[in-house]
Amino acid sequence: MITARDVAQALGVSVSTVGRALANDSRISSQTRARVHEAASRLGYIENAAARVMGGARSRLIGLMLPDIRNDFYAQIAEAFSTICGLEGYQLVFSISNERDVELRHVRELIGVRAAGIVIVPTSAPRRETASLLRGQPHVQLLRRLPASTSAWFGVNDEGCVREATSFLLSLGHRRIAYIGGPLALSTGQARLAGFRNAFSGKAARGQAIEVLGPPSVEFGREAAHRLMNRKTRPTALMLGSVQGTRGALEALDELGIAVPQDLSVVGFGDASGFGWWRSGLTTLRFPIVDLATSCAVWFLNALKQGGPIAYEGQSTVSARLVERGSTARISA
Amino acid sequence: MITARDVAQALGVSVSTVGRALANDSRISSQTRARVHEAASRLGYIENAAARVMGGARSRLIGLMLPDIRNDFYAQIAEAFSTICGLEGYQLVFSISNERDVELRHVRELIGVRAAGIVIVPTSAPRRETASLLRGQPHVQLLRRLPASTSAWFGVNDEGCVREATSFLLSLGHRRIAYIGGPLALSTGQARLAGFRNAFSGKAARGQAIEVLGPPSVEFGREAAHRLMNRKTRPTALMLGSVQGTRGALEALDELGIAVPQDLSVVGFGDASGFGWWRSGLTTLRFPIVDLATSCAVWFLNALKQGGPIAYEGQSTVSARLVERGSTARISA
DNA sequence: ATGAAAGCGCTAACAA
DNA sequence: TTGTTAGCGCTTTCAT
Repeated sequence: MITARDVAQALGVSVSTVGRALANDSRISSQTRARVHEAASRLGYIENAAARVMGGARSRLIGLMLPDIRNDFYAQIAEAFSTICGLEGYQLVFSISNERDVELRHVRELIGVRAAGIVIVPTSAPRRETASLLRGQPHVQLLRRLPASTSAWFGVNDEGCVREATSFLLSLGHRRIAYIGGPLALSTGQARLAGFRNAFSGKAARGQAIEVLGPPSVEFGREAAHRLMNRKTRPTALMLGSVQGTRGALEALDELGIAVPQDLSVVGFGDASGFGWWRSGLTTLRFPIVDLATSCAVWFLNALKQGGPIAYEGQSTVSARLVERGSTARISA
Repeated sequence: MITARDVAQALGVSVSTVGRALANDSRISSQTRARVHEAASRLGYIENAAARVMGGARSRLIGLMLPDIRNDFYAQIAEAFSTICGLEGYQLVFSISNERDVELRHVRELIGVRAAGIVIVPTSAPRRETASLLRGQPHVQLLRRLPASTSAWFGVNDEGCVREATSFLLSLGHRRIAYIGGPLALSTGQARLAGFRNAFSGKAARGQAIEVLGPPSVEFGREAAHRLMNRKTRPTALMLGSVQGTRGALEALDELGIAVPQDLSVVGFGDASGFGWWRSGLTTLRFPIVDLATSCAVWFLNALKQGGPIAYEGQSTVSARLVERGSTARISA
């Protein structure tokens, strides 16, 4: 492995000159700087990140903690961060943390590699230590937000989006509307449920709201939909409150052979690829996740470069667009 | 930040005792070891990975270089590696390298952080330097394989799978079959095309093979399908040779309003979520990607732990299963 | 504009 | 069984 010392010796200069030249320090003459760069690339010098950190420099690692990478929501986030981090010379340390002990371990490991910052979609109930460790690190929360946390957060307007989508169903004449959403332990679960409820209370339109909450998983969505459609009085419309839950619910509706939208109108959550192919197309909430993640990444890396403590008031939300397709219709008399 | 020295001082022992105790070195008495562990966790000690590496230990970072994370193929791989690496105490440094210069930069950066190993799905034509750098690193190739490379490789039986799927179409009576696949610059593109061709040469069944090759992207798949269906004599069946190309082709068929399987039988590549929802369901090749990635990860981490140079003969393939759904039918007279 | 030298926190060789 | 010590390759004062 070629070190800065090798480059220095090859040029008959000191290591500090090499270090400074490579960092484009203004104190080095442009002549020397050029010679150093040339020699470094000729010799195949690759900077040792560990030594850099040991020397006191900030690491160029950014921790990215997501609950699931096969969920298109999170895949989009990973892609956006990868792009921006690559542009800015940062590397992503990626982990899937869907369980609080795993989450804690990963936060510890990120601190261990002296990550410059951590981007996290928290689990539903992180360990106390996780929160306290995080407090000592530059970090930003994505989508979900810890209740007690005052740190920066980028997410979607969960309440407003679900409220609008539910209002849309109400405006189609539906009164018995079911909602399958995430647990209250998740900030998103809470906000989305609130949106669902607020849609009812807002209008003159009275209606019967049926709520089923549980983990945002395919399996739970499937079970919940089965349960709902086995009630003596079925709902006439179904509002979904999670991407994976939507997948599961669609599976269930297929299994049960429910006619959509004749017997049930359905509004999905998120516009994962394939949702448009379901039956005559799934009406759904489409979120500009890439935009969200990109602005989060740009903001965060910029805050990191400022060096100081990151502004903890940072907070930003985006809203969804309701994509109307064949799974919703005016209620049949 | 609490260091090993702090722990040592708190206990009145030396740093090396702490280091050894934490590494569960057999030379340390179990008494001391317990005390050290207790003190470390009490003080909130977190090992400094940079210092560890500087001291000569191997890093616990594994580079994972994928061309795309929104493609379910790669998302499955990322998930599998994340799981296994987490279990083994490794951290994943993730990057999206779909362009050879980006790829080279990422390999350099991985060497910079002294990654213990690199898992890579190479671009179609990596820079010479990329290959030469890789040669000096423990690494394994996934899915795609560099022509000149003799390193370990885990992939799918591309030739066989496409051959079988094509044979299936032939057995349904189709004779004019089109294939949309990846470029020859990709080892996978080459193997899959070979499979397509071999299906024809194998049987008595003569047929007209129409081949369209290009980047494995949604856009190309879409264009290629449009082009194919605008020919004066349309094919009666379509075989896809990439996941993203499949997506694009399905879009095109929707845009053109082609009746499937009445006017065209279609076999997709990969069983991405949603493929089953397309029309009456897409007949497709389903690959056990999670199995592939998991065995690759287990093998690789194990090879790394052996310490020595990894066995460069390692090579392993899995085969797809043809999932028959509504998009394929016996040719109509 | 450049050099010399002191760490950073750990590992490992060598002592005891 | 434990302690001492010499690096690892950088960054960063402090000299020059």
